[in-house]
Amino acid sequence: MKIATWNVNSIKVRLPRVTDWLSTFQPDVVVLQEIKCVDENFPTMEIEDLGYNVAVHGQKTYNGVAFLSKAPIEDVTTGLPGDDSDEQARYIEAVTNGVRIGGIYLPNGNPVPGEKFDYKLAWMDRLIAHAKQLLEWEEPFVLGGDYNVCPQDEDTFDPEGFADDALCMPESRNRYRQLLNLGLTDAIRAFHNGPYYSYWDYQRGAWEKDNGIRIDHLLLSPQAADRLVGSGIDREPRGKEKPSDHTPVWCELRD
DNA sequence: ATGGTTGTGTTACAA
Repeated sequence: MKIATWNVNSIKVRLPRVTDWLSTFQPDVVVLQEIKCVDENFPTMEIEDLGYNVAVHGQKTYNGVAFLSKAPIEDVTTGLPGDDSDEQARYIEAVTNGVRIGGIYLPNGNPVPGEKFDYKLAWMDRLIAHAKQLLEWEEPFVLGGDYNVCPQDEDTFDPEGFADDALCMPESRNRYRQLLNLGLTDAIRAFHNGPYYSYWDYQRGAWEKDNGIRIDHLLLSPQAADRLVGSGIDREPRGKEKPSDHTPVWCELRD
């Protein structure tokens, strides 16, 4: 089964790009981020017409995540555990095809320092705690999404320029590393070394110059990693008309 | 060249 993550930066504007990509790439499961709409405005029927089931955790204007799967979607939960006062729509989790999949839109955290960076780090601490809980079941799971973290210097075209950015701060990288140290596998790094970007800024001709960063990740539990047979980043959608600034990241698990 | 772009939803804010 092919599992993908894609920050679409508004599903309303991006729907033609998303339907094109679902039709051609044929992923089995996709988690979407930054849908930027409330549940009732999500184009559920258009996506169901392509053979997908849909679960949505929306929000007006900002954030919002969605879960698409060709197989039935079971046990849907929304919101990351650990803070009932957090009202930002950044997490959706469900089971499909016997695999639990979490869709993540991790806070950006800029500017540093400040409340937004504190919120990012607290959110990452909650994610680490939740991953620990999931690991106790010793079952296959995937935590995929826009992590807003460049794990290492090789994950940005300009390490010096990003040194003080929330995406590259030691506190952010340390928490990403904590996730790996729990025993999770970065599906891209299991097959690909060196620069391999998933995001290019709309500004300054970043795409044309390949001035990208890698911030969209798929982290696999040991039981999922045992079934991992491939991964990649599909640059094609980023080069089309009216693209998202992110492009899909995917992995394939043996059935 | 202290710049530039996209999206939501109003003319600010987030990324």
